[in-house]
Amino acid sequence: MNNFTDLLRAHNLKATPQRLEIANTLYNQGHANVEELYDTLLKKFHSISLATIYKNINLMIENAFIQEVKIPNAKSVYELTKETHSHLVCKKCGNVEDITLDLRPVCDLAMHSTEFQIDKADLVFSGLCKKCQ
Amino acid sequence: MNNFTDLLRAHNLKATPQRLEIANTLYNQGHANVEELYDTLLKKFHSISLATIYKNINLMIENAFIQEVKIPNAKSVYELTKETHSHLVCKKCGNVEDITLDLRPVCDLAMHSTEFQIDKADLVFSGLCKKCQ
DNA sequence: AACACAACTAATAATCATTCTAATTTAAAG
DNA sequence: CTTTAAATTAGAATGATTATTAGTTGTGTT
Ligand SMILES: [Mn+2]
Ligand SMILES: [Mn+2]
Ligand SMILES: [Zn+2]
Ligand SMILES: [Zn+2]
Repeated sequence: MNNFTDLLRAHNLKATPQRLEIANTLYNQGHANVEELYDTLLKKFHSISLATIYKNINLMIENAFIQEVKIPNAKSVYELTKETHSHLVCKKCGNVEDITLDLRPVCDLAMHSTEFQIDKADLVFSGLCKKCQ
Repeated sequence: MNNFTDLLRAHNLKATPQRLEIANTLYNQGHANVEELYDTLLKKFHSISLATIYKNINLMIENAFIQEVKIPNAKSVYELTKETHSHLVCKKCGNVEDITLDLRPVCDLAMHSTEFQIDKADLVFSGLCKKCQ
């Protein structure tokens, strides 16, 4: 059980028990959607409000403590901010995995063939995980 | 003004005036979200229902006539199905552009470093378009 | 350790987004 | 031209997210 108090404060967020539990849940599960976060936090905070989940997710995103990952045909999941990486999603079981790839060559190619100045590349692979194929 | 009657039928969709207009709108604008489609169709069909937009979007996606593109910090946009491609989104003006890139090397790399069987790669670049930078 | 206060939480109301229902209309096959 | 399954519409219903408000708490300061 990690202690995220300092990390939260470093992002200008008060270290409330609810926020610490969101951080721990994302640390343990890697990625979770709104409903999963709510269900998990309900176990520890019997009377937590969904509004608290939403409010904290939004604030934590604003302060770059967490990030949203948009997934084809599924609800967004959230994760602790870490080094830039891409995602693999299993179409069957919904499992989400991280993968670190060097996308600079692709970004450079894209920048050379358009007039865009690119500063982010969100890449999501869809397919079947080992268990499901 | 393209005629999408046959293309709709090829996708097992009746060629209703509303659907033809959705097809034309996407053909002309490239990408549009639900609200933009509704506003555009309202000009031609004064009493069109939002339910018609949603119902058709869903059915057209099921039948692979159109596709959804999920975009960071914005509503999804929809586009006519065409050759696989990636997207560039301007953070400032929201403009969405297509870009065709060969992602096979990246996919192969991903498949070799995980146990996933990958069959799709959704890539969205974020940055500033020429006008906005 | 106690204080002060801005920030936070919980309840719930309000709003926004999407889907459902049922009556009417229509595309297209024969 | 008829027939009929499917589509459209209006509006109700549901689901998701945000806003409001009153009471509570984390944290810097004394
Ligand atoms: Mn991740
Ligand atoms: Mn496109
Ligand atoms: Zn799987
Ligand atoms: Zn722009």
